[in-house]
Amino acid sequence: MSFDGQLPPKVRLLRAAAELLAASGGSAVSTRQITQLAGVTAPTLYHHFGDKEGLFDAVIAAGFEEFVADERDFAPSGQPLEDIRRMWDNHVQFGLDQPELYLVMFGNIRPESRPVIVADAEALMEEMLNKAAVAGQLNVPPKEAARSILAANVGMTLMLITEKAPERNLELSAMTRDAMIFAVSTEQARDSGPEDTGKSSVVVAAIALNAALQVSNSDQLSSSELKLFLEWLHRISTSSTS
Amino acid sequence: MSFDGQLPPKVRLLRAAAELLAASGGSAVSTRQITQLAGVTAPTLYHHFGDKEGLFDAVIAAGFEEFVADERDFAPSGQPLEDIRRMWDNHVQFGLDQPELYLVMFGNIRPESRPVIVADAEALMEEMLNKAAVAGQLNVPPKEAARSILAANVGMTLMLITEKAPERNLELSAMTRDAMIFAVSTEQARDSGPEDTGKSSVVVAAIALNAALQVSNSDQLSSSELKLFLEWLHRISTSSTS
DNA sequence: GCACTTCATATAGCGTTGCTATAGGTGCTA
DNA sequence: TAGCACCTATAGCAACGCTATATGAAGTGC
Repeated sequence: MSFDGQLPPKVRLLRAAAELLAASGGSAVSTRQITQLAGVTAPTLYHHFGDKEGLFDAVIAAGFEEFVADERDFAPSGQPLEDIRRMWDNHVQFGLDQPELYLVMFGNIRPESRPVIVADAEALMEEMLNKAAVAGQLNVPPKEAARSILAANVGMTLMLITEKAPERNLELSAMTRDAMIFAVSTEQARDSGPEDTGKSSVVVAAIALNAALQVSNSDQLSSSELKLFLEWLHRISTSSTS
Repeated sequence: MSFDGQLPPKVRLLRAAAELLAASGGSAVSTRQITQLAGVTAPTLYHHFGDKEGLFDAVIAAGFEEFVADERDFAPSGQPLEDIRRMWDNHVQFGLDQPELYLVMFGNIRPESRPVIVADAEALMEEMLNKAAVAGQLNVPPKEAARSILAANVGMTLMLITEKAPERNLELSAMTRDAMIFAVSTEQARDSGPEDTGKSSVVVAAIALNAALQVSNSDQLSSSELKLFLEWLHRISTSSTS
């Protein structure tokens, strides 16, 4: 079996890499395997992708498109926090459906260097959290909320991947998910009764204003003024009053 | 610089591996580098440790001893949940202090295979959560609580490692930590006022009894009876009433 | 004191890895 | 037809994890 024939070598390489990666079971995939399956010799790979990591990045980019498509698949429910909930579940499901690809995307950690893909996923979640912040439902700036939730989301997904498929307990994921969302949301967004979370209303209002400015692109202030203003706003948002 | 001289080759190999690992900055460390620094040839490594992974496992085991020592360093405060809080912070600090070692320990994920080290860390946390469960402070069986908290703990630590040191925001870790602990704890253990979490008192009592049996080793029941009894108890504990 | 076993280390090299210096073929534009 | 990019192949390098084999050292039984 190979991809010889009709398709251009670049596409054949991408497909071969994706296929071998999916079948690898987590072990390494060699460039020779890939080029052989693609019906191509080594220099072709390096001409198109620079190096092995470049090829994998390209595969990841395709995988991320799929990932984003999954995340955007559902129409916004009008309840941003409910959307975040589904986003979490989609994330976990993507990891369990394609563990090898997921591990290449989120499992290749190196100190002090964040893969582009992670930043993208974070931006995606932050974007959604911004809507919640505009609605005054967020206790924490969207950026910080996104980072925390995503960290827990990745951690939970990695843990579930290490478990044998029949033993995976998705209720743990649901519990962690709800705990994280609960933690970043204001009382008015919560199902249960009111409760003092230690955040003053000024902080919540500052967060909402900040988020609203991010989406509306107001031109009342000059760019330099706006920059400083946002900086102050962020300082207020992150001041803990507890 | 090398470890030639007095110490036995096995120790020299361990030290050389640990040192190179710490200085690697996350990139791969070759057996040739290790053996050269240890002043030893290749077969010596394979005689003592079987293969490269065996050597790394040995390094990890030493690292884990240090890790456990850190975790046990503080005397139990009598408030198990407070101890969990400190355990979380120790975990994060260990990861940030020794990122390369931490990544070898917790970052080498493979589908459907959990490293021994992770199971050990989980057992350590479960052991501490058992105390909370005995005190009726747990909303969830200790095993499940430990798994969730540890997953979030690892996820958060990995995320912090990818950030550049000056930008690391430990408040995110604290927030996530408290969110997870809050989620698994019963209302009576919480600082803020009472709140219905949807868990009936029978579930909480079952969890407490289960945990108490784990530590006390009661001999009122035969082992076969106990096994069945515990199974039922666990079934009650995990029945969600929300 | 001497053969014998056992453990520990060295010499040398196998097969595979990621990657590349160099050259040749192909198709388009002038 | 000439020239010029673009793309691909031949062949091979250095580094990798690992091992078949041999040699030395240390203990043991007679």
